[in-house]
Amino acid sequence: MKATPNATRNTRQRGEVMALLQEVEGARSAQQLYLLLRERGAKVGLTTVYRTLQMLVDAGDADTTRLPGGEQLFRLCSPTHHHHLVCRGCGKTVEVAGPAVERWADEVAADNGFTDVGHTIEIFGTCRDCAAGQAGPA
Amino acid sequence: MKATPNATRNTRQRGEVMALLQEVEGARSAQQLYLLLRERGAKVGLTTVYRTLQMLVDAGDADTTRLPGGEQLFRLCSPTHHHHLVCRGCGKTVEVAGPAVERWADEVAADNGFTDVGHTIEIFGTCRDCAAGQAGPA
DNA sequence: GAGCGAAACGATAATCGTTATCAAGAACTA
DNA sequence: TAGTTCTTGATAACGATTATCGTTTCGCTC
Repeated sequence: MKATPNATRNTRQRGEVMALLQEVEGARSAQQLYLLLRERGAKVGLTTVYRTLQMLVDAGDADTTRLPGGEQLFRLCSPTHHHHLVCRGCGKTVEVAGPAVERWADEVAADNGFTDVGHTIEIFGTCRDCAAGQAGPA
Repeated sequence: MKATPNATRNTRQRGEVMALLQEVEGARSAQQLYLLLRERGAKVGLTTVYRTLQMLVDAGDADTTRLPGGEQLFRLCSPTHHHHLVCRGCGKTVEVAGPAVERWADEVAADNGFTDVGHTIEIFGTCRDCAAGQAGPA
């Protein structure tokens, strides 16, 4: 055989997406990331942005939230289980852990005869900066 | 003036949607409800289904969840604050209250300087029935 | 380096859920 | 019954995401 099958390759495009994700703090939509990449001159197709993001999510290096409108947001994050506190104004995200909440969710589910339990917890609010200067900082 | 302005009318279509929502227990998507209505011979347009559902949500008589895929589910529910335990198989929904969780969410947000706090909590699992008869009952 | 097979790219089209449009119809009240 | 005004609903528009598929690129070996 001439090439290693089943490997994951290092491409320029993936690098660009990763780099951008590390720079922006907070959650961004795929479309936003795509535009940001174009602005900075990185030539990456929209398809590739989606593919890369999905890849990161599958690998556990990123996770997603859904805006009320249904749009999907992505962010890099630690691989351990946690939840997010998200600013409505600027999208700033704080990772929070809540062992008590995890237990509560599992108990409630068990009490009702549910198995194979998972949960989604998101906290939304306005961060100090946005509350102060009514305009959402970048 | 000949008619009372700003009133909300009782139409056949709204009645059909309401009736269906009361019959099915569990969350359904607008598209599902639309199909169910057609099956039972109720002539209601898709637009009207969406409109009626949105109306119910605004009035606090129904609320919504979003599936991982982004599709929006609707269900009638009590107007007090609560969360949901949803079966992945059949959509059965149990309303659960968790004062402790509410407090936790508010505290976490406050600790991080967030104000105007809200949260989203959904628990997913497989209900006893679905776990037993591997096929999701209606 | 040249060659090669597999993986990745990306422009475009397709999909899917949802929302807007707007003329025709129905529910109220006087 | 007449007159409004709200509703309806077929259709088009929309926005995000996914599939298609020919082309490009990577990583490797010779």
